[in-house]
Amino acid sequence: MSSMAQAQDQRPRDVAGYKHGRVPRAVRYDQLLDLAEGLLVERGYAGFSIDDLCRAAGVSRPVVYEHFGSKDGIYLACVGRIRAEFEEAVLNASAGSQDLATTLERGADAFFSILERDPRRWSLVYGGANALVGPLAGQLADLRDTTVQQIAVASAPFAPHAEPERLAAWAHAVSGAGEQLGRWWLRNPQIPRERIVAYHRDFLTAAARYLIASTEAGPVPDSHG
Amino acid sequence: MSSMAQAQDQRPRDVAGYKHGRVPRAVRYDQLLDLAEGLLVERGYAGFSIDDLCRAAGVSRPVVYEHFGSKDGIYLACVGRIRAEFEEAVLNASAGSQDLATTLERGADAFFSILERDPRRWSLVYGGANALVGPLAGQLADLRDTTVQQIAVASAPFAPHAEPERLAAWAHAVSGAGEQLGRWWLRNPQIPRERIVAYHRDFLTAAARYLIASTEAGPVPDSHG
DNA sequence: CTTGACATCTTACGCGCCGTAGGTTACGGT
DNA sequence: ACCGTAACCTACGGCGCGTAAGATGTCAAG
Repeated sequence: MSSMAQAQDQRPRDVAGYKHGRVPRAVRYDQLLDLAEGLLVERGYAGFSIDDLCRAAGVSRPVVYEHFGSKDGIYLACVGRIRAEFEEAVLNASAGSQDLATTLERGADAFFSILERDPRRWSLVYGGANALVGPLAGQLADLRDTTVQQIAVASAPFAPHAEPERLAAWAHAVSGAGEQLGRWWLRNPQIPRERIVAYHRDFLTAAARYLIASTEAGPVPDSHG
Repeated sequence: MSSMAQAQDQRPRDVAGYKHGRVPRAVRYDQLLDLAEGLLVERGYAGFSIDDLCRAAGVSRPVVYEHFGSKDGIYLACVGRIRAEFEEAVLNASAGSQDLATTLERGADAFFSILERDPRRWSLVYGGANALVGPLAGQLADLRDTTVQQIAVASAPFAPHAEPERLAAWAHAVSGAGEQLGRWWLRNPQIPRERIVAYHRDFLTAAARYLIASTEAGPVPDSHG
């Protein structure tokens, strides 16, 4: 939870229930994470400064570094938490479905509902590959791969004969299509959610039919005979 | 062209054919763009500094600002040029195809060939949504939309009855799937290109069948009856 | 050749922000 | 009352962005 970090109060303030600025480690961590998320969502990675976070929390710089190590550390923590909550919601929605199409449709519906409810928050995860190089890039990619892996796991029971690699490719394509559709929707919010979901569902339904059919029919069809 | 900017020479150097540091505007622009691309590809947006660029070009800071206005300006110029070259290659490869499946397959083959030939260069475009907010985010999204638009235009003749919005959704999904597949491949280069292309082709072929069928059959199928 | 306008480039600065070294203050057990 | 430790702070070095103000080469006209 804790999705509604506002972070607009610039004056230092005490955390609920603690007299002076002094607060237990875990509590401070949560407070900082909430505030950081709010600032990041509002201003983006580049516009986010640790000094702002400190001012919002009423705390000095070393405190933040003691908890997160670096600016990238804060960013990763925020993205990781958001992604985890998102994955949980989507998986819960699609769990227990009887076929692949239903699994995908329920997952997609949950996905776009989240997007609609809290667009900017999710766009923080979306923006994703912030650093093209360096440690951050790899860690963000790891987070993304975790999500994709969940899609593969959820789909696997319905395509029991698919080789792992093909299944992975499938999951990546599904996730990529969904993300891009989501990005497009964020820039064109006048489109009602039902239509977006329908486009997505139709697209995936066709693709799903392919996944199952091709793996029943035989091994990898390859491109040069 | 001009994809091989090395930018490893740290000492100031004269541009070919000009005695002193003094060089015509257009020439300087090209030199800076080439060097900047090399540095960006090598170090990523965050690790790229204008001072480094100046050192590499043997020029002082205001020169760069006179040409590009800001660090984001340089970044946008590089990404824009790469994307334009990429689009041209893909469109050329797929032009003149007789059906949608062939169009997509040829385009995809060109896409992944480029990816294979110059992974890091393309990953600069890929990384894309660097800023989640602010002007840069919008301009990068515009560049991306241009690419997607080209997919839509190339696909349109083969689905003449598709409403524009459905076609747009289709194009975004196609592009998203391709990008994500590409990202996955970059992290798993041991997979041979033929297999990636085959996965992608199969995925899109199924989806293409859907696009055509659904638009021949009638209007938007929607999700709640 | 001189003069003046223009294009190209430079030195030098202010500012914001990251990350850290070293010191200070509350808390909790004995 | 006393000491260890957990939580916190002041103060700094350094880098990198963007700009103001000035210097220097180029070229055309008188």
